[in-house]
Amino acid sequence: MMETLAVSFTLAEFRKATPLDESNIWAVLLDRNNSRISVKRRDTALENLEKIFAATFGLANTLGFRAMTLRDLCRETGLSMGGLYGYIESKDQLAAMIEDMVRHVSEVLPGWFAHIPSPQDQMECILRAHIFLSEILQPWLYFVFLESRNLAAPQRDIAKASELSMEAHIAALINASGMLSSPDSALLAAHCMSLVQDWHLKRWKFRSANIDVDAFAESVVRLVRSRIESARAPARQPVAG
Amino acid sequence: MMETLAVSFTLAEFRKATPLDESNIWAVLLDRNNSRISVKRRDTALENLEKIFAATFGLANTLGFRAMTLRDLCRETGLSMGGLYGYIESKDQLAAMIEDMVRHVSEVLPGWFAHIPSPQDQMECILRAHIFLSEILQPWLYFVFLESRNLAAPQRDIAKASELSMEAHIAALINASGMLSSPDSALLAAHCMSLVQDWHLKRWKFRSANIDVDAFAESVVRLVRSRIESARAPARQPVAG
DNA sequence: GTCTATATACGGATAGAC
DNA sequence: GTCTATCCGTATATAGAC
Repeated sequence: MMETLAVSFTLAEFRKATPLDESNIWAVLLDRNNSRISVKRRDTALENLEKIFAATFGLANTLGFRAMTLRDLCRETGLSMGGLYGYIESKDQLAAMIEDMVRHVSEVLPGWFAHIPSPQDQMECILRAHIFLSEILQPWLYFVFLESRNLAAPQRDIAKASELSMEAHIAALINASGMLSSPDSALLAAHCMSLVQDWHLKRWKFRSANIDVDAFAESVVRLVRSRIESARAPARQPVAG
Repeated sequence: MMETLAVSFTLAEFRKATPLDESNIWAVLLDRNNSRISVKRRDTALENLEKIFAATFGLANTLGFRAMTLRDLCRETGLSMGGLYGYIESKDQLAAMIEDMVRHVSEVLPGWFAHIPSPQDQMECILRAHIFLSEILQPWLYFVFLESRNLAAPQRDIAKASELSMEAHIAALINASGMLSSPDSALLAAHCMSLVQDWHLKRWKFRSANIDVDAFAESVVRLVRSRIESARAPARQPVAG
């Protein structure tokens, strides 16, 4: 589906091509967890899932997930304790459902751009797509980034493996571009992860500075590109102090 | 004290010049909080403070601060509940002591390099120093980054203001270098914050990849420098897909 | 499908002994 | 300066009514 996008695309263009957005994510969530959810009426289930997860993101953001209580969640959603347990198996499994969704997203993303021949173009598309996805699904990625370390060991490891996998993919694309090689490309790939994650981590900052996601993505891509192209020409020496 | 450093310095060189390190930080901590600490024998106090804060970092790292209980802390330190309360006033104040220390550090850091005439050199020194400080005081910065959002509103605001202050300082230095101006320099300054914070946030990753802090700092500085210098020459156009 | 009521356990903080 | 014992509130999870 991403075949229709130009190499340099905006959030609005990405939205038309992405199979995952704010509205259909609840259906995806329900389908990935239907064995655990006892509520059978689909429309009711979708509505309450949205309430539960939106409230979870809000509460986890201000209190942290472990400090958030299921009573807080009942108050915010309007459900009772008993009603809530029709949708989740336990508090831990609520977090696991979020982790599972984010892992699913990061597994499918790189494949969307596998058809692009130039490694550097492909890398830039992945960076942009990651930033735009983290705009669309911000609460999900933010939650996993900040809360996964507090969950059980298997879930921590999954989050780490997910990051390493995308980073290795980017490093391979940088290597394939022929501009940088082994230690430099690995470090630059790590910097790329940090730069794209900054959008969902520090959204408060960019909002209050009136920086939109298109400008942010363009700035990240230009920064990374200038590092790759500096390998072409000798760098200016800094003035000695 | 930083006057003896060359513009491009290593961790080992920075260690000789910095007034704050792993061993004297306990005395600084005690002095900044002596009104609240009832234990009067200084050597006993220093020893137990180190135990308490080291255990807090370890527990907060795996459980999160709010999920960590004071009973966990007693188990790890060997102190009893009563004994612990000779050093802290409450669980919340334990977190506040950590926040206070980190804020203090970020307030003094920029002044260490105010004597450097070239804005670009000064900025590179600040980036390096921030990375090296986050190597030396990693648990402190990591704690504040990940836990401050879950604490009371005043402490959240202090952490945000601290970040914005350093970011504005970097943006001003980039502007003063004359290479980039307003929207681009603000974005690049934000990227700088993200890049330097990556060292304490993802230490597990760099350790397992055998990347040391000197190589990391050098890579960050080169990345930022190449972006600034790309403003000098026209950039290569990417291949259209 | 959702509610109220409750079982059971553990949290932070303090009092008072030594 | 540190300990043990305890107060009081609140947490997750479930049972059973409607």
